[in-house]
Amino acid sequence: MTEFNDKQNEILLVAEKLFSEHGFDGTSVRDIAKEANINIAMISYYFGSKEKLLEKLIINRISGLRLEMENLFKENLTPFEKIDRLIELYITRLNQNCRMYQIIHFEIASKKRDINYESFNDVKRTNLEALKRIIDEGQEKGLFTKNIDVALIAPTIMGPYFHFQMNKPFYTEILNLKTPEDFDRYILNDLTKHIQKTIKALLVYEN
Amino acid sequence: MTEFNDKQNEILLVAEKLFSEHGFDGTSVRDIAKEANINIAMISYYFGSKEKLLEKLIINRISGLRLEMENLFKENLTPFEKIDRLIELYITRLNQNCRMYQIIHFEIASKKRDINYESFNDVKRTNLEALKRIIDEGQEKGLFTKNIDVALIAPTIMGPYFHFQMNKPFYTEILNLKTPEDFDRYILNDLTKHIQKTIKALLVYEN
Amino acid sequence: MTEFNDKQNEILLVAEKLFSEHGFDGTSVRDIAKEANINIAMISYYFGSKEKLLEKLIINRISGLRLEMENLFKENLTPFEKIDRLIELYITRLNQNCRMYQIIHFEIASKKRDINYESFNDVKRTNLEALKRIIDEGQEKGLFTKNIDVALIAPTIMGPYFHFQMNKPFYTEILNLKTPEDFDRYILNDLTKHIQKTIKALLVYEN
Amino acid sequence: MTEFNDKQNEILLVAEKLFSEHGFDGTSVRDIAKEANINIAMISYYFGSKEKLLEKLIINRISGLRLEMENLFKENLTPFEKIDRLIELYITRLNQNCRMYQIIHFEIASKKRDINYESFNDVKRTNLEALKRIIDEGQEKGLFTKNIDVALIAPTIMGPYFHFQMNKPFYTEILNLKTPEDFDRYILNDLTKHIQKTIKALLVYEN
DNA sequence: GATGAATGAGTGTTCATTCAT
DNA sequence: AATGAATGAACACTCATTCAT
Repeated sequence: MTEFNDKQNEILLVAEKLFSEHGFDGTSVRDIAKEANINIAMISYYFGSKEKLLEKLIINRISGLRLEMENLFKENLTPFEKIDRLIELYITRLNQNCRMYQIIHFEIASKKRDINYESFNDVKRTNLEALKRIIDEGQEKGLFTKNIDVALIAPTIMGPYFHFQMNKPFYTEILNLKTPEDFDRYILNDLTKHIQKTIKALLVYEN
Repeated sequence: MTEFNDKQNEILLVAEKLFSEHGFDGTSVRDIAKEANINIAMISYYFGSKEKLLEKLIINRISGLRLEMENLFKENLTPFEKIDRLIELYITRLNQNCRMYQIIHFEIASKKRDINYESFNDVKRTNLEALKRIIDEGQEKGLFTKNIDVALIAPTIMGPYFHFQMNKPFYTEILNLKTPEDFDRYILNDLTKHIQKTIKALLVYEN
Repeated sequence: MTEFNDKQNEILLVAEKLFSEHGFDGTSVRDIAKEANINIAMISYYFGSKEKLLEKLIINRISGLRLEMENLFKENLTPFEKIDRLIELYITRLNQNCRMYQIIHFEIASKKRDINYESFNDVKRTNLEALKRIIDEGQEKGLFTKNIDVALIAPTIMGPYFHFQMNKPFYTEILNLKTPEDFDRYILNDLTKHIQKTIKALLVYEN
Repeated sequence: MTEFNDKQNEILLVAEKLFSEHGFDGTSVRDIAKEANINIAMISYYFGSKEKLLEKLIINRISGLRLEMENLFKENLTPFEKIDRLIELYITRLNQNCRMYQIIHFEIASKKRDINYESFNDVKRTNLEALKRIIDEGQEKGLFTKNIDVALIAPTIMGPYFHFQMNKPFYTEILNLKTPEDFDRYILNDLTKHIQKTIKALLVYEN
C-alpha cells in the first residue's frame, strides 16, 4: 500500500465527493482538477488515468473498512449486547464511508469497469465471520433460535440503512427531518435502534 | 399521460436496459440508437433530448409501479397472511422493475438532473398507506406489538432486497448460485421468505 | 472500393499534402481540418480515425497506380523502345504520385502502423512482371545480355528518381534549378533520359 | 565541435535508433529517456530541446560521413577498379549509417525543421568531387565515354541502395531473404555488385 | 414525419518543457 | 550539476444536438 502525498490525498478526497455525487461517468477530470485546484494533467501524472484513480480510491478507502472487532469479543458482553454493539459499529462505519459505498455500489452494478473488488469482498467476508461467531455463541447459550441463515443477516442490517440513504429525499419529507444533521442524527439513533431491534427479533423468532 | 408509438416504446425499452446497465452518463444516444435500430436523431426528435428521454422513461415506468392491493384487503386473510402476501407482492414487483429502480436510485443520488420524483414518492406513500392499514388491523386484533414505526418497516422490506441485488457478485459467490436463474429463484423463494420472517418477527417482538 | 464525396475527396487531398510534407505524426487532424475548411469531427465522422484516414488514402491512391501497359505491348516497338517507354511511364507516374510515395515510404520504414501494404506490393509485382516480359523478349531476340537480375532493374529505375526527389535542395543547388518547374522539367527530361540510358546500358553490358 | 559526455552520447545513440525507427514526431522524449535510462528533464537540460537534440545528432553524425578516399587515389588502381572500390566504400558507409540517412531524408522532406544541412551538403559535394576525379581520369585514358553527367552518377549509386532499403519488406519477400543477416549480406554482396556493374555499364555506354 | 450530414463543445490523455531544489 | 514535480498546450476522439431536406 503506497502512501499518498497531500496533493494526492486532496485529489482522492475531491474525487470521492464528485464520484459519489455525480457518478464516475458524470464526473470529468476537469471537474476534479478544478475543485482540487490542480492542473488537469496531474490526475494522469499521479494516478495514470481516471479509471486508475477510481481504482486507487476504492482500494485506499476499502483498506480502512475492516471493522476492528477484537475488543467486541474480549469484552464481557451478552450475545444480545454484542449484536447491538456490532450493528452500532456497522452503521457508524457505513455512515462514515457512505460516499464510498455509493460509488462502489454503482460501479458494481455497471459492470463496465473491471475493478478488482476482491478486497471489498474480503472485508465483507471478514465481517460476516464476526457476525457468525456472535450468532454461534448466542445459539450455544440457547439465547438465539437455531434456524438462522447468517448470510441473510448482513443484508438485513445494511439493506435498510442503504435504502434509507438512497431515498433520502423521501424519508426527509415523511419524517420531517429539516436539516442534514437531523437526517444524520435519525440514522445514528432511531434507524440504528430499529435495525438492532429487527435483528434481535429475528434471532429469537420461532416461526 | 401521452401514449407512445411502437418505435418510441422500443427506444424506451432499450434505454431502460442500457441506463440500468451502464448508467445514464455511461450510455450514449448512439448506443441506444444502434441497439434500437433507429437513427440517432430520433431520440432528440421524439423525446427532445437525452435527459428528457430519461425523464419520460421514469414517469412512464413509475406509473406502472402502484401496487394493486385491493384484492389483498377484500380477501379474508389474517394480518399475518396479509403481511406475507404484501411482501411477496412487493418483491415480485421490485424484481420485475429492478432495472428501473437501479436507474432511479442512482439518479436520486446524483442530484444533477432535476427530475420530478413526486409521482415516485406518491407510489411510495400509497404503498406505505397499505402497509399501515394492515399493521393497524394487526394491532387492533392484538396480534402485533404496539411499538411499531411503520415508516421503518418499508426500508426493512425493500432494503435487504436491494442490498442483495446490488451485491449480486458477492452473494452469487457465497451462496453458490451458479446461474442467473438460480439467483432469481433464490430471491423469489429464500430471500422473500427471509424478509417475511423478519417483518413478522419485528411485528411481534416485545423489547 | 467505396466512392468518396466531394468533401471526403477534399479531405483526402489535404491529408495527402500534409502527410507528405510533415509526416503522419507531424500532421494533426486540426491541421487537416483547418486547411480543408471542415470541422475537426468530420475526419472521425467520415473515416473513423486519423489512422483509418491514412489507410483509406493509401488504398485509394494505390488503386490508381497500376500502370496501363497493354498498349505498350500491343504497339510494334523494339525492346529498346519499350524500355524507354516503360521508364518514361514509370517516372511520369511516380512523379504524379510523389507525395503518396513519400508517405508510404516513411510509413513502411516506421513499422508502427500496421497498414496493409499488400495492394501496394501487388502493384509492384505487376510492374515487375511487365518489366520481365520486355526483358525476356529482348533476350530472346539476342538484343539484351543473358545475365540480368530483373528484381534489381526496378530499384535501378526508381531508386535514382526517389533519391533525386529526396535530395531536392541539394540537386536544386548544384544543377542551378531556379524554380520548382525547372526541377520538375529536369526530372521529366534529363533525369528520365539518364535512367533510360542507365537501364539500356545495363541490359547490353557484358562484364 | 563540442564533445559529448557518456550520458549525452548514450542519449544520442538512443535518439538515433528511435528517430530512425519511428520518426521524429513518433518518438517522445519520454521514450528516449526511458530507453536511455535517464531523467526526462535531461534532454532539455543537455540539448536545450527535442528539436535541438535532433540537430546536434545530425551534425554529430554527419561529421563522420566524409569518406576517406585518399588511399583510393594513392593506390595504383585502374579507373574501373577505383569505381568498384568507391561504390563498395559508399555502400558500406551508407549501410553503417542507414539510420542516420533514414532520419535525414525524412527531415529534409518535411521542411518543418530548419536544420542546417550545409555540412550534409558539404559531404555530398566532397564525395561528388572524388567521383568526378575518377571519371575524369577514366575519360582521359579513353576508357569511359565522354558523355557523362557526373551529377547523375551519385543518385544512380545511392538511389538503388536507398530504394532497396526503403522497400525492405517487399525485397525480403521476393528475394526470399529469411533473416536480417541475409538481407544485409545481399546488400553488401549482390546489390553492391549490381550497382558496380550498372555504373561501369553506364561509363562505357555509347548511345 | 423522418433522417443523414454536420458541428461545437467536451472527453481523457500525452506532450515538451520549466522550475525549485 | 542534476532531477522530480508540475504545467499549459495540444492531442485524437466522442458527445448530444441541430438542421436542411
